[in-house]
Amino acid sequence: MGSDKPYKLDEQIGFILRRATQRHLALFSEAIPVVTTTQFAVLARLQELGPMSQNHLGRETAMDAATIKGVVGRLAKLGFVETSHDPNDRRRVIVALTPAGHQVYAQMVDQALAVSDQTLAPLTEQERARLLALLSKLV
Amino acid sequence: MGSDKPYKLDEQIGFILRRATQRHLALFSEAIPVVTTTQFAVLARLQELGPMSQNHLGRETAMDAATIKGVVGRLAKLGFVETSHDPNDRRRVIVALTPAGHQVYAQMVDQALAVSDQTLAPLTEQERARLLALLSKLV
DNA sequence: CGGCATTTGTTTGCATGCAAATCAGTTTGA
DNA sequence: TCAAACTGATTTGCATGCAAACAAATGCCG
Repeated sequence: MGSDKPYKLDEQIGFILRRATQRHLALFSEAIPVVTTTQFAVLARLQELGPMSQNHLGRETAMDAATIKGVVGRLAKLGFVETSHDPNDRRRVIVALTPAGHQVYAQMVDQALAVSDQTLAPLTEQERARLLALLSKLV
Repeated sequence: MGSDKPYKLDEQIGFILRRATQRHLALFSEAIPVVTTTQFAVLARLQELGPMSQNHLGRETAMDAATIKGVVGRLAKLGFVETSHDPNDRRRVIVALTPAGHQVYAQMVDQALAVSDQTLAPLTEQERARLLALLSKLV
């Protein structure tokens, strides 16, 4: 028959994750209006790892092929990345930061760190480390 | 100049939250294909609190007015909720579960709890409680 | 070598999710 | 009371995010 535990929405991990994400996104877009969190993730990965194929970039930033295409397209329209064809593999689209992309990343990275800090502001230093460790285990 | 801390995408709370959410959504949609997590949240709140206005329902489920309208519309098309006008306030749209909505909620609630469990599967009982407590503080 | 599986990328369709503008109805306060 | 402020709802526009179907190019294996 019925379950022994009641279902309390406010205690479900999915609901809490969604609300925490909402809060983080709001803080980010307020601090860094020029790009979104996902767009910034792309800039960060390209900065870190250098140019790579579009699908590879998607895997590095946890976006599927359809999603990364849209993100790259919008970043290209903003002038922050540019795409070229891989001469060794005609399927591949190579995505690279433009000088403007490098610059905006460099200008924004401190603010991005500040947003991460703001998001975790209700927690002590120890709690932050614990939360990140626990959350990381879920993936 | 520059920041003292390097920016590591994999350690940013926003990126980790996004990936954890992705994992949870994948588990949910596999276990419960008929409705999405947000749609299920709406069913749960209506079950818990009874009929209420559309915007109120949005606040109860952490969705803004534009989003809750779409979710309610899709649930109505599925036959799980129905809307009516509040005779005391002609602006309001009252949203209520249909018998089919009650039924699908009752049938799925155990599975929804199982999905929450699956999402937290990598953690011990103590770690789960800690994670939920820490995450809840962020909101 | 040649066919088949794999990989890369694109497109379509659907479902959130938020900002901003707008309209209708209700409440409040001078 | 009546205008202003507020609330509820809708619409538009933009940005993820995923599934599925497809085409093109590459890799592998018999």
